[in-house]
Amino acid sequence: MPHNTPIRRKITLNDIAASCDVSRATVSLVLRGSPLVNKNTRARIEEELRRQGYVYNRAAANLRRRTSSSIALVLNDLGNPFFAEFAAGVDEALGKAEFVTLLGSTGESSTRQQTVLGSLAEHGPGGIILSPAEGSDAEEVLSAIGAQMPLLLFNREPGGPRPASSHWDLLALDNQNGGRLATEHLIALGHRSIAFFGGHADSSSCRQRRSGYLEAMRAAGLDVTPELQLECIPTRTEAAHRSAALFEGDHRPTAAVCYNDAVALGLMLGLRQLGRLPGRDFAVTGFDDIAEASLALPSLTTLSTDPRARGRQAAGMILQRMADPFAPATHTVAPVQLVVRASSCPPLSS
Amino acid sequence: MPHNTPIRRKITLNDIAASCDVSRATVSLVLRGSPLVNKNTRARIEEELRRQGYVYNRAAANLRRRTSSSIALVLNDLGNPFFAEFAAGVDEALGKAEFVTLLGSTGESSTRQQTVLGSLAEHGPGGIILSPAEGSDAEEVLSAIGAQMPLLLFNREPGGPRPASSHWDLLALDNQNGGRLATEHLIALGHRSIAFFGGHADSSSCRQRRSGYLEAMRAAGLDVTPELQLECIPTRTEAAHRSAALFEGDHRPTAAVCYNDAVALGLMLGLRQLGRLPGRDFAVTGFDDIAEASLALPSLTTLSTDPRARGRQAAGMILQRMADPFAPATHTVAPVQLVVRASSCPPLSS
DNA sequence: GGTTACCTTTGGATCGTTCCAATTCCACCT
DNA sequence: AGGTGGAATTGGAACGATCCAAAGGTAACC
Repeated sequence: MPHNTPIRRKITLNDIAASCDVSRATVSLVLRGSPLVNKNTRARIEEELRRQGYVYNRAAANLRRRTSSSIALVLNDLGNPFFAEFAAGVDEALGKAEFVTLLGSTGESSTRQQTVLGSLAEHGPGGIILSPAEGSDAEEVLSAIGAQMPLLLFNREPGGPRPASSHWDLLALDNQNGGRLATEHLIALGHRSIAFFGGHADSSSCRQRRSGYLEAMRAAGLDVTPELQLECIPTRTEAAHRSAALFEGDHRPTAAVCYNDAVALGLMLGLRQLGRLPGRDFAVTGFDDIAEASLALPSLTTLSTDPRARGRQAAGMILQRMADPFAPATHTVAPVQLVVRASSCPPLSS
Repeated sequence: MPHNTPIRRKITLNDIAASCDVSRATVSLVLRGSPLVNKNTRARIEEELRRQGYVYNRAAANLRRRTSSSIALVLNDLGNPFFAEFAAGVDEALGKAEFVTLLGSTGESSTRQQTVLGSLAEHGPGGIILSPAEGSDAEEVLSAIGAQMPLLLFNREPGGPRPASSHWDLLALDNQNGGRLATEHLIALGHRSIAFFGGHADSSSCRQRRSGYLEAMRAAGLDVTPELQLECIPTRTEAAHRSAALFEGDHRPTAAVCYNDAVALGLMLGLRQLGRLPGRDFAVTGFDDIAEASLALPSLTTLSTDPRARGRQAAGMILQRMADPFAPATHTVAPVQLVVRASSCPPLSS
């Protein structure tokens, strides 16, 4: 062999036991801090563990104990800062509970999601936190991981017929309330013609946000023609391009509730190109409170979902489920908070 | 118990073997696609595997084979989009190679880093990709994971004395070349008085970028007084505040190479407040090519580091190292690419 | 019929840990 | 001397897979 570094086999309990003239079992007890072992023996063994640089093999322990010390986290889009923050929150809370995060990213592909779920399941996580890819099917998901696996869905539910036998927990955002809060805020400022801008009608989160918007508008006795509701792909550039369409009907909105921050920022860009100054000539609200929202000019009024806290919450929920696999399924809706900034101005005329 | 779902034990090789009247070994061969098993037997067993919903236990297999199918990824800041993209790239490439990602986030705390590394090491990853927390010490890192563990450092090296025995691989960005490219670009446009703006002198990436700037300036025979080099905390708001300082000396720069995109965007904001139009009256370049860079007005000339590609590259490197633990250590510098956009204009006078 | 060869299949040991029942040791009591 | 009890330790069988040497079955050949 072309090297002089000795290949050191991994140190195991047996090695330590042999060096200390005790049995494996005793060393194992020391590792787990059992009160049964004699003080002197413990000290002797602990010293030896340190000396030899022993690393605990949790996989072997888990095999024997039929336990798990990991939880899988499968996200539809890690590149999205919202989910990245969520992941950070999950990992933070799981780490505190002595669990390790198995990461999987699906890139919104439901076939890739199947592969990833299958591969992660083989590593025997204690549970799975899944933010389903668009167009993924409930039956498929369950068949990939087995019906016994504790499962927490985040953000959206998979499509397809809901399997009768299954139960999963759900952590969703209070999209409807968010849409309502933003709309009520604009109404309180004096706006009367308010648009709902951006998002896909077939996305459940968009439907929910819009439904909150409609609720608030109706409650205030305001008009909501279809012309005031414009769909667009939720990216900044698309939103910028579609901005002009807002002013084509004869409703001349003075404000818009946007599907999310990306759309809102795009709209602000588009407004400038149309010669309007967001935050002065036209009020805009977003959804998500991404880092950019507070830094944009004008700063963006939006709904904060605190993704990191949601991550911690999700971790808590899956641990709960693992502790009691037969408790009734939970369906938690996380509150969202209106953050008022500069982009939501009163209408010019008033 | 308050439920009627039967508690199903997990299905193992033994269960399948018993149902099919064959031995464990045969079923194992089927699972691994061995050509040794008879076609009919294989079909029978595969049917049974499906019927019972068998899930492979990779941990048990890894224990027996003394292999690993996971790699740990420890990041100093998952919330940062740059690292989130990097993580997505790592996971993508590892997934293709049939590995699973063990995630750990340290939040820039070196003590938390120690805990996380220790905990991950117990799960027996085949290697570790680490973007060290600020102020972390090389000795400590190695003692947490053992000197045998394949280790790839990303983005920066830990401080402290470099342990003699150790070897790790390194994947860094070509900061110096990036600084040089941006500066040369501005020089080619006709600028003569160019500032270097933003960043901390004690950050290695800042030093490297600035050193590229100095190199290009000297090569062109241009003056680089200390007044042209302004430090500031690399956030947008700080950069905006410090903008005025650029014009206090008597060098009257017509362009600035910024430490990163955040600084560059802040500077553009500051310039406007000073009555200068970035991209017309003053040229600006950034570093990182974050999503906003192309959407800003004017769009930002910057250096693209393609974090997702870096992630794939890191995954490739650690797999390489695992395949040949005794190959000499690699020290790879990833290229950065100049993306010319609207913010880098020629000087007004020319 | 016996030898050879090949294709399949198999039992048992093994990976590094934990569990459990059993054992050893020793002091103390009657 | 024998019995009791508690503290400390231990051997061996698990956990669910893989490896390996060996064995069973069948067909072909001399």
